[in-house]
Amino acid sequence: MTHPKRRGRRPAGEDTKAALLSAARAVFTEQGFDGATVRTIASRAEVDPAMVNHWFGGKQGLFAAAIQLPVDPEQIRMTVHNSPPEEIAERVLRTFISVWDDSSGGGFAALMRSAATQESAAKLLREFIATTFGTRLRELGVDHPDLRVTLFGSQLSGLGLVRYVLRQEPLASADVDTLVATIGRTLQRYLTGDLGLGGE
Amino acid sequence: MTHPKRRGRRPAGEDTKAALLSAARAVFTEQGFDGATVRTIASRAEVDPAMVNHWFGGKQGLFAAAIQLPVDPEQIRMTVHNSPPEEIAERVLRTFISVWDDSSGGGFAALMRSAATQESAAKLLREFIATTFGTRLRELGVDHPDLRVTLFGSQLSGLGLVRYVLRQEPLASADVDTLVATIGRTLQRYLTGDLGLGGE
DNA sequence: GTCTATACAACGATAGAC
DNA sequence: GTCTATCGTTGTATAGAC
Repeated sequence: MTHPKRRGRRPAGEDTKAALLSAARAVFTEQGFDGATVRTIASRAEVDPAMVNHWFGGKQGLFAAAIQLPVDPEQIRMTVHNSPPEEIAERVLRTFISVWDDSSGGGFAALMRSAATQESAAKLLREFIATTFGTRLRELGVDHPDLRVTLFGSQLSGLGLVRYVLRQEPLASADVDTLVATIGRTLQRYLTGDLGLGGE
Repeated sequence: MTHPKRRGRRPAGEDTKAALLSAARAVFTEQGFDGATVRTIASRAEVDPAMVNHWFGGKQGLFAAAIQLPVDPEQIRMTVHNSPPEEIAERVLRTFISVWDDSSGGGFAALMRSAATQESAAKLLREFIATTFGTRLRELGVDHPDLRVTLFGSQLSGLGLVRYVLRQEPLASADVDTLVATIGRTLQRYLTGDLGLGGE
């Protein structure tokens, strides 16, 4: 018995890379950036820990390659694009909540844990929000589109924060309709409503 | 001059504890929980690293003892208590923004970095929001006071997140009046306005 | 009780052998 | 391309000096 894990040596690099990426996504999601260890990821991928450095330049690089949004970007983009202006907020909110609730907020909490520390995660989040919603708002021709996008992002991420990270009741267990009535209305105002800025 | 660094041994335990607490606050604020090291904190306090274990039971315990809100709780409590109901949101928002902006958001970002990972930080934040605003709302006799509090918290923390952690423009550089007009109005609705829940 | 000194296992990372 | 050996650093535990 030479090796209970692997016999000789591994054939190709693509397998190793893919296995590491997949394991990294799982472990980073469960433990966050600092909580995850290179050794854990490598062992789950059945690969030598040194491969992380070899293929991704280190833990940081592996994280940047593995990090992904806690929603399907294309699904959101389609929802945003195909909804009549006055329904965008409600539809997007329902989509986010159903996805986040399904994973017990694990995906969102993981991204949040990392966004606070890792610039790569913060950048991903910034750019997703800016492009997805910014494009649609410019199409609609509303005033202050960029400000609206960030206001929208602030309320949406704040909801995720209180509901999935802080887990503060009763918002943590509120049903979707309650959230749509309260927060959905806010989001819709940020997108297409009167901001109260006087000008324009 | 008896001790520029430290000659023989330290006089009392209270000095050591206080020095560690003070150094811990600084280092945790700058680096977050995971970024800070026990050795760095101890060296800044001019104390042996083992004292962290002796006095606080470990890094975790030191953090729990050192963590504090990124605002003066008493100042907020007074603002909340002395404002007429329809002005609470604006006044509180102005207070938070001025304090956070003064420290370049360092205090908020630090708490956020830790709140995502450390249960003790999350708890601190939860309880501060719940007691400070919950008490006042019950006084005012509005419906769904607890839900209102968490809605309020979600928008306020979301603002902090986008403005100080993600640093997304134009919200990151928006002036106070813009924030009051846009987000202040949301906060006020969450506190005393119509939530749109139908009942009552 | 208060503190110093030292030891330890686990971490991220690297150099170089195969 | 892959892996072993090893480095410096981390959090923590322990022994013992005063």
